[in-house]
Amino acid sequence: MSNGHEKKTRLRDPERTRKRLLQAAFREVHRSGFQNAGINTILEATNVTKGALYHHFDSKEALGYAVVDEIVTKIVRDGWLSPLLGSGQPIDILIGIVRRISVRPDDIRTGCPLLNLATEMSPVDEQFRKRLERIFLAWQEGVAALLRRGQSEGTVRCDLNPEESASFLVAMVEGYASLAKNAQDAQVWEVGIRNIVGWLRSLRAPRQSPKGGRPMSKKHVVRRAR
Amino acid sequence: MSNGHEKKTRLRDPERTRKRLLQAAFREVHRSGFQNAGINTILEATNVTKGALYHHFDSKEALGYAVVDEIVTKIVRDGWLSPLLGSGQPIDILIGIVRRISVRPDDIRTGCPLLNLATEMSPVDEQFRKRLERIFLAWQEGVAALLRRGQSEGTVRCDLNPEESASFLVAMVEGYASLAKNAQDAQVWEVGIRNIVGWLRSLRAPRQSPKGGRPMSKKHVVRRAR
DNA sequence: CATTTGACATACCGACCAGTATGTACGTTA
DNA sequence: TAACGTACATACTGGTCGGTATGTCAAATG
Repeated sequence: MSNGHEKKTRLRDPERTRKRLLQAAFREVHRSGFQNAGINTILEATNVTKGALYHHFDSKEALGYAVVDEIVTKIVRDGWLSPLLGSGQPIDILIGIVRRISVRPDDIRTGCPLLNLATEMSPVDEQFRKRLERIFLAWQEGVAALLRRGQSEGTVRCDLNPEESASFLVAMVEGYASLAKNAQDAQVWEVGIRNIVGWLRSLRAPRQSPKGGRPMSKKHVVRRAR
Repeated sequence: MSNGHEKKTRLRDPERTRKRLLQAAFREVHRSGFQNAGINTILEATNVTKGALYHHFDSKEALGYAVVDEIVTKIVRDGWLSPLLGSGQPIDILIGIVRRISVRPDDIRTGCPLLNLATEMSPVDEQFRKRLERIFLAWQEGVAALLRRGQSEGTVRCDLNPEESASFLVAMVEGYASLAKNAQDAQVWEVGIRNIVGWLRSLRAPRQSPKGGRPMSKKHVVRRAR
């Protein structure tokens, strides 16, 4: 009579309730920051009661940690880590990813959730900090791995340090996102994208001219070592 | 009998009281963010009473605005705008400024006050946003003006857009500051500095070799226009 | 000297907030 | 069907918050 997943999922669907709470919590935290996020706001947005929320999460902190672990992590995975694994020339992949970052006014307005949380919580709550750091490191490592692949394939300059170039990229993306958020202006972001893309192009290995090209030695490329 | 500025400044020195409130408010806001900053914390830090505070400032917001206008503005002026006006080669000046940015653990930990406030308040309070934007724009314009000077003197590549290069620099500085703050690690910041300095060096005009140097055309330099 | 005004001090208020105590109803299991 | 644990719902608490009403006292002003 009752197959596993009926639409009787109206009442008593704990997994669904939990996910809805997480989503609403993410939105509220993204809007107001974690410390300023209101439990009641989340409850009103979901039509869930306080008892239900505290049944699923031990505390506001636990809810916040779950938002980082499950929602923010997924956003970075979908937006960066997964695309990084695609086939094609590494630099082209990176340019494609950067260009595909949302320019919707509301996303410009509220900014990068990872950066927002890190800015607010890293100095204050070590558990938050560690979780966010793991995401940042995974992001950088993913980019670095792709650059290394490009180096071994000969499409990326071999005189650069993949890890440092990766963090350079992350810093630029977050820096421009901050400027655009403050200006509340998508154009600021678009200018940033153009400059980031220009920098990414400079990472390409110089064309192997048949007669033996010169090394083009002096340009800025985040070199290896000190 | 009473020269203007005696040391009787113990009781009833409204200007001093005001400045002390502003300083304490800045510290508290820097630590906790504006919305989470506690009025009582500021009062305890200054041994000033609530009545005194609300005599000098109409509201918490007014206090916050004053902090931005008087303290944060001064920090950027002292750290960037004034040094930008010095004599010497523009790129050397910029490198000197960037290198002189604090690496004290506590400053890494709490991050850039301008960026913190912008991240927290820009989407939420237009008055805050505008004040912070003015500071960002003054910062960028100061750098751009210096780059233009360098171009006219021939020490800075003339094929770059000064405004875009300036915002590129600001974005990188703030981006790395964010990464270092999340990592709570001054080394992250120092690596960032090295890379920023490397990029700054790439903005120098190529040496005018006596026989007519080649233009070194392909490196990334935030070019003019689109 | 009398009065007023600026610079505080104290006590208090209502709103809001995270968290909890307690109750209830569904659904599975024995 | 009886019992029990999960999944909620409601009402409440203690504490903190920004803000205010009111009072005091010193110094300038007439």
